[in-house]
Order: sequence, then C-alpha cells, then structure tokens
Amino acid sequence: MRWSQYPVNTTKETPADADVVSQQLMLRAGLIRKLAAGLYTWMPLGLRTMRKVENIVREEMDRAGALEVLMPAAIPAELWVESGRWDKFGPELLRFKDRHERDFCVGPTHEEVITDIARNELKSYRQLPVNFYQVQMKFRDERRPRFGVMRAREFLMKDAYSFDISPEAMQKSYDAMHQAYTAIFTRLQLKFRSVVADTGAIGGSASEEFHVLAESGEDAIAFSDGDSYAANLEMAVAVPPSTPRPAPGAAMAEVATPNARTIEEVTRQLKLPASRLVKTLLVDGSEGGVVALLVRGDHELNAVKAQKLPGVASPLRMASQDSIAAGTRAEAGFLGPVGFEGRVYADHSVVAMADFVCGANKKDAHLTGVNWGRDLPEPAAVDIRNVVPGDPSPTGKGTLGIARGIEVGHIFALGQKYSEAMGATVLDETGKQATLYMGCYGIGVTRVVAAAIEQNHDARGIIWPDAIAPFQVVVVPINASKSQRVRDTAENLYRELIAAGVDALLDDRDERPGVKFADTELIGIPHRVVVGDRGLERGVLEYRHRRAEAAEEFPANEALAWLRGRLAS
RNA sequence: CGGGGCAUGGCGCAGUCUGGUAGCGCAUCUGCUUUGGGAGCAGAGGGUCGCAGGUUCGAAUCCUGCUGCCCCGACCA
Repeated sequence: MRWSQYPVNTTKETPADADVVSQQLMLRAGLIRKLAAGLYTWMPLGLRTMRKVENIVREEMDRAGALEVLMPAAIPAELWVESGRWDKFGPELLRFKDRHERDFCVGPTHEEVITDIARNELKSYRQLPVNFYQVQMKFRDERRPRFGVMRAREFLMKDAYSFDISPEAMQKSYDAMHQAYTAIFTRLQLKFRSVVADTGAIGGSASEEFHVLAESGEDAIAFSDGDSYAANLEMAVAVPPSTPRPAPGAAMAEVATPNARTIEEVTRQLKLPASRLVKTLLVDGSEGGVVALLVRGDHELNAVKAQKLPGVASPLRMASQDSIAAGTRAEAGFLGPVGFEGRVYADHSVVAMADFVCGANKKDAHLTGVNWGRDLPEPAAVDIRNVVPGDPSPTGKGTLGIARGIEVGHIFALGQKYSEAMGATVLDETGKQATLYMGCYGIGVTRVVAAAIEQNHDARGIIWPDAIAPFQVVVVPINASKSQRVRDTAENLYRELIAAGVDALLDDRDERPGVKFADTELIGIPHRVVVGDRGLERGVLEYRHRRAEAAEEFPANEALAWLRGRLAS
C-alpha cells in the first residue's frame, strides 16, 4: 500500500474524552472514529489489524474442528422468552419491534439461536460432537460504555457453542477450546493467562477466562509462580496457614481505644501490626439478623466467597447501623466476636491466631490477648478473604502474585441449561431422547485489538506484534523529491517486498522525515526501512525495529534477503 | 439508573461572570523558501456558537425547556 493513497489522519493532540491509552492511540493513529457513545467506525488501517486478529481466531477454530456459521443479529423475542432470558436480561438487551409490532432484540450473545438450530438439525448422537462458531457484531446496551472499543456497545465477537451427548464428552469439547484459545493468544503474540472464573449467573460446571496482562487491566488476577495456576481474585483460594496456632501467652484484657474505629487507627494507638488484629464485619443474614465475618486486620473480605456461606444473604450486604445495634449493642468500629451471639465465620488465617486484638463490643474499647477456645468458642473456619501477594498457591507449588488483566476470552461448560429449557435432544445409543450438553466460548475480537495496544505501546505510540500489525514493514524514502536514486530504490524495494508476500507500506508522501518517522511510530509499524541518499552513497539502507534503541545498516543490494531474516525472527 | 461536568470551524480550546466586530493553536488549500526527528514566511477557505422558546434595540453571553456527549459509581467479550 502506498501511504499517499491512504487517508490516515494522525494527530499530535490527544482527544479530550479518551480515558485509556489504547483509545487515545487508536484515535490519534486514525484506526477508529467515534460515531456515538460506544459506537465506532473502523477505519482502513484499524480494520486491517482487526481482520488479522479475526483470521487467526478463525484458523485456530477451524483447526480445532469447529464449524463456522453466521446467525442473524436480529432475533425474535420468542426464543428469548423460551429460555427465560427475555425478562432476566435487563436493559443491556436492545429490544425493538418490527413493522408488525412483533418483539425482537439485537443479539448480545446467541445461545438461544444456536440451541434452536441444534434441536432442529441434530437428531442423533452420531452427529456429535459438534461445535458451531461465528464471528459477528454483537450489541449490548452497556450502562456506561467506556474505554473506547474495550467496552463498546457494538463489538465484534467470536462466539462458539459445542454440543455433546454426555458431561464427559462436553468436558472434552471444553478442553479442546481451551487448547484452541491458548493457541490463538500465543499466535497473537500477547502475554496472557487463563484464569479460573466464577461461573456466576450463567451457571455450569467449569469456566475460565483468558486475560491479556496489562497494567491498565480492569480485573485483578492471582497467579502462581510455581505452576500454571491462575484465578480471578474473587475465586483465588486462600489456603489455611500451615503452621499450627501458638499457645495462648497473654490474658484477655480490655484497653481503651478512644475513637479508634479503623484498623489503621487501632494499630497506631496500640502500636501493633495489623496482622495481630481481627476485623469483625457484620453482614445481613439470609433469614434476618446479622452474621459476623472475621478476617485478619491486614486482609480484605472477599464478597463472592462470603455470600456463598450458609446463612449469609446473597448478594452480600453490610449490616445497617440499626441491625448492628440490635445484634451487639455496640457500634461499627468496636465490634468483636467475644460475646457475640449470632453465627460466626472466621477466615482460616484468623483461626490460626493467638493473643489477638478485636473490638470489645463497647464504644472506645478493644480487647487484647484474646484466644480461641479459652475466651470464646472455636469458630467455623472458612476461606472468605482475598489472597495477597506471597500467599502459597493452592496447588502447593509456588507462591501467588497479583497481576492486572483485560478479559478477552471466556469459556464455559454450560451443561443443559439451554438445551433443557428449549428441548434440544438427540437419540442416544439406546434409542432414547437425551438432552444435549452444551459449552459456550467467546473471544472479544475488537477488545483484543485494544488490549494488544494496552500491552504494547510507548510514549511515541503503538508497537504492534508482527502477527497483527496493519503492515509489517514500512519503507521510508527520505527527501525523495530531490533524488531519483532514493525514489527508485524505495520503489523497487517496496515492489520486491509485496512480490515476496510481505505486508509492506511505502511512505511516498511528500513529507519531511520527522513527520514520517513520527507517524510510523504512532501507528506502530514494527519494522522500518529508511532509504536516503546519505546511506545510498555507501550502498546501505537503514533498518530499525519499533522497539530497538538504534538503527542498523544493511547492504542495499541484498535488501530483501536481509529483511526476511529480520521479519522471521 | 444515581452524582458531577461539558456542548463555540475537522481536532484542542479562549470568549459567557460584566449582552454590542466570533477569536487562538493544530489540521486543510495556494505560493516561495526549506528537507535525517512533528519546518519558516506570506496568503486563503471553513462557524445555523447543540436544539427550541423567551427577555432585550441587540444574545455565544441572561432565563426556561429539551437533546447529545464525557467523567466517577463492584457483575462484561
């Protein structure tokens, strides 16, 4: 492609309303243009990258044996009523009526449509396993679209749905997708992790998310340095301490702690580390009243874990001032388990403590030297805290660290949720109707593009991985208007590259060198070749990788062969 | 949906309080000079000041209503 024929409008100024780097760079580089909140046009340059991502996804899906289909974006309401999601989905589902006043929605995901296909097309267990996928624009009317294409309302998604005769077979399909996703993100040259996820509202037996690691990621991920264990922070298991609880060494005593309502204030007044304190959190019980949750002073309560405990209201709600007063006759800031009459859950790390400090259930007072068994009954030991860096991995290998990630893929072993609701069955070996087992698997293609930028950029702009760069190489003639030799050399090299099947861009604009360099770096072309009279005097061209500190020279007369070596590595 | 804010040429903004000629930078176009890190000079084009109503001799500016957009707020690819 010749740059002069490509309307790439780059800007020096950062758009005022772009709040993340990827969005700023995509706008500055002219990859996308915003039409309305959460709606973007993909400009030629941006679309090239998106298509490259899409093709890699498609190739790996095909390789895994999945079959591509294309379902309508507009879906009749009946299917959604049948699955029960017409009422459950809420305002994110964009609904509309056609000219006959029939209800429709714009598909935010396609379980209903594909299950309808499955029940009509699949008759026998002999047709299984089967996995249908599509790459298609989805629409979700996000309550707040933001971060550019990362959380847009309309976005390109690869969604796949597997159908199997048994849970075991479903697991095989699921594993195959896990493998395919790993291959995809590896080929995209992104640093990523697959993490154990909460199956949440969708339900099902297994679920993993694929995260691209980036500082700016919205999600916290705990991962082990000893093996491949990784989980969402909400899901990461905090293992009980391996060291036994020390014997009591002190008598229980009440100490005055005026106005010490926070852990920080108590540690300051008592001159003790937060790890010696017990934080008492009262939450609403599922049958009224309050439940006490205890975590160590330096730990954080994990709401997802806590709301799964028997007797605890879900979703988790902190107790109101009134119910705290009714349950303890004390006030928040000075709560403690000693003398508390309701249900008590203590995190494993709390159970392992001796001579600890907690609230005295009395204003301006705490208790010190408190010990389980002696001063209060042994509590129910549970895992209700967020893991912290340095915790042992639940797999027993290595310790946990915390990283931030952007969720770009999610795989679910769904089970029979939709097939049951919509009656998707086949005949099994014995000739009986058997309800299908489903899995569903998504990749946010547009989000991958943004995530790749979040992970790969510097002050000058984007640094595309070779696999998804809109162009692999840019040939930059310097002062071409003055030198026939520069013009010819650049032109010939460009043609050779194209003929060799390399995605090459020729910057044939009549611009000053500084402008060309700055633009090339902003749009993130990984390999740059400079053709200038200065080098041609000595028969050399200049090469620089987007990440390299400095340029290097190479012989002009064997340019293609030399460059191929660089492109391969 | 709650809270805050913004709307002035393609982009970024000033002007609004205190009504009276619509302005700056970038970008665009023309010419000359320049040419290895976002050039200089000279000139040019481009604006229903978000929309509707009102106050006034006169409204970007004051008043009312509407719309759109952005930011902050724990369920997502």
